Amino acid sequence: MRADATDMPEFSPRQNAVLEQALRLLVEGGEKALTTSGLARAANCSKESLYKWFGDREGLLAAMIAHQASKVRTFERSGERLTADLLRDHLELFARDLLEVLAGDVSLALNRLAIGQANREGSKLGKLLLEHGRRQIDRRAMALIDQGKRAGLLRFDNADAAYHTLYGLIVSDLHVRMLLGELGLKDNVRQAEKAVAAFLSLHGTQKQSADALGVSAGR
Amino acid sequence: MRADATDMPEFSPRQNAVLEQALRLLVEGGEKALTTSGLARAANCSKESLYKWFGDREGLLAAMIAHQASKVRTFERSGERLTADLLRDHLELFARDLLEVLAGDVSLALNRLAIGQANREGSKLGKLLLEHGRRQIDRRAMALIDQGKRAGLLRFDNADAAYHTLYGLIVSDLHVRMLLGELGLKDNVRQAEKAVAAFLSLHGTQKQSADALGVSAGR
DNA sequence: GCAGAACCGTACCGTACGGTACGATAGAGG
DNA sequence: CCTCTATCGTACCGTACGGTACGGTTCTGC
Repeated sequence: MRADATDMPEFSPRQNAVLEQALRLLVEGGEKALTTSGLARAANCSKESLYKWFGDREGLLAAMIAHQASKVRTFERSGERLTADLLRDHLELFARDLLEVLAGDVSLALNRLAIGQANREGSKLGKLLLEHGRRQIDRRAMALIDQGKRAGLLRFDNADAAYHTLYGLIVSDLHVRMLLGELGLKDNVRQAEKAVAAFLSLHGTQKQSADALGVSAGR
Repeated sequence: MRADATDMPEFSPRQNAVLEQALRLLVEGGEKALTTSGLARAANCSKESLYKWFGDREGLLAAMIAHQASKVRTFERSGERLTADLLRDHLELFARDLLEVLAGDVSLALNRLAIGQANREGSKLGKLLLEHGRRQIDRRAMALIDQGKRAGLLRFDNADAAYHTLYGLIVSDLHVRMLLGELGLKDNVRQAEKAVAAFLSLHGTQKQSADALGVSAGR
C-alpha cells in the first residue's frame, strides 16, 4: 500500500471514516458546509473528539488533505525498454490520468478550499496541497520524460522546464476554469493525444506526423 | 476610456471609491477581512449605503469584479503589416502582459474569492470573473493569432485550440500555484520568450531556431 | 466483573458576522 | 430660510460558528 515510509501521523480507521465524511460534506456543499457541528452530526462523533484528534479547524483541513493524498498512489512501473510508441502511450496515459485527477470532485473541492484560505504569501493548506498532492504526479512524469531522454527519444536541457511545458499543453487554463465552476472537457482522451503530440513535436527526436497536431485537414 | 458600450450599471465616483477600498481590504486580508462593517469603517460610509447600492454581500462582490474589469482595457492596435519578427514581438508582449496580469495582487485576490465561493457547478462570481476578466485578454490574443494566420505566418485548424495551446505554454500551472500562495516567476520575460518560441515552433510557418526552445546547449 | 480510557450527545459560551433601523448631518433646490 | 434627499455613524437583532465542558455509554485490559 504505502510505498515510501513518509513519516506523517496516519490516522485510525475511525478517524479516516470521519475524514471521509468531512470530504463528502466539503464536496457537496463547499467550505461553508464543512462546520465542526455539521461534521460531528454527519459522522456521528462528538465535537470534543474532533478537537482532540485534529486540534482545531485548520488541523482538520490539513488532515483531510493528508488523508486524501494517502489514497492516491502512483505505480512507477519502469524497467521495460522504451520505444517511441511506448513513450507516446505512457505520456498519453499520464495526460489522461492528470486530466481525470484534476477534474475529480474531491480534488477540486480541496483546491478550492486551500485557495479560498490563501492570501498573498504563505498558506499552510496551499503548501500542503502542493506537496502532498502534486509530488506523486510530478515524480511520475519526471521519471517518464527522464527515461525518454535516456532512451534517446526526447531532447531537452531542463527536465523541469520540459515537464512544465508538457503540463501546460495538457491542462492549459482548464484547471482554473474548473475551479471557477466551469464544466470539464468533453473528451479528455483527445485532449491528451493532442497535448502529447505537441510535446513530442517540441521535444521528440523523431519526426511527428502533423495530423494529431491539428494543423492539417481533419476534424 | 470605455471603448465598447457594454450595458452594465457603472457606479458613481463615490461608489467606485468604496469599491476601491473593498479591493484593498480583500487584497490585504483575504475574504475574511472583507466584512460589511469593516468596509464601512474603512471607506467611511454606512452599512446602510452599502446595502442600498449593492443589494447584499454577493452584489458587492460582483460589483468589485465589474469595477476591477472596467479598469483594464486592452488596446487593439491592429492595422500594421505583420512580419514574422513583428508577430513574435506581439506574441511575447501578450505573454508578458498575461503573466503580469495573472500575478497581480488584485487579480489573485479576486480569483481566490470567486474560487473559494464556487462549488461544483454554477458560481455566479466565477462566471462573472471569467467573462469580464478573460474576455479582453482572449480577444486580444485571438485577434493576434488570427492576424498571424491571415498573414501566412501561422497555421492551424482551430484558432481556439491554438490559443489554448499558447495559453498553456505561457502559464502552465503557474496560475494555480500562485493562487495557492506560491510566489511568481523570477523572470517573466524569459518565460514569455520560451513560450512564444515553442508556440511558433508548433504553429509557425517559418523555421524556428532551436535556441530559444532550450533543446540545445545554452541556458 | 471491574477500573480506566475513549467516546458520544448535548448543552453551553463568547464572538462576529450579515442585515436592518434610526437619529443626526449636510448639501441641493426653490 | 425651508424642505427634501442622500448619506453617515451607531446601535441593534438574529444567527451560526469555533471551541469547551460535562454526564452518560461503550469498549478494553486484566
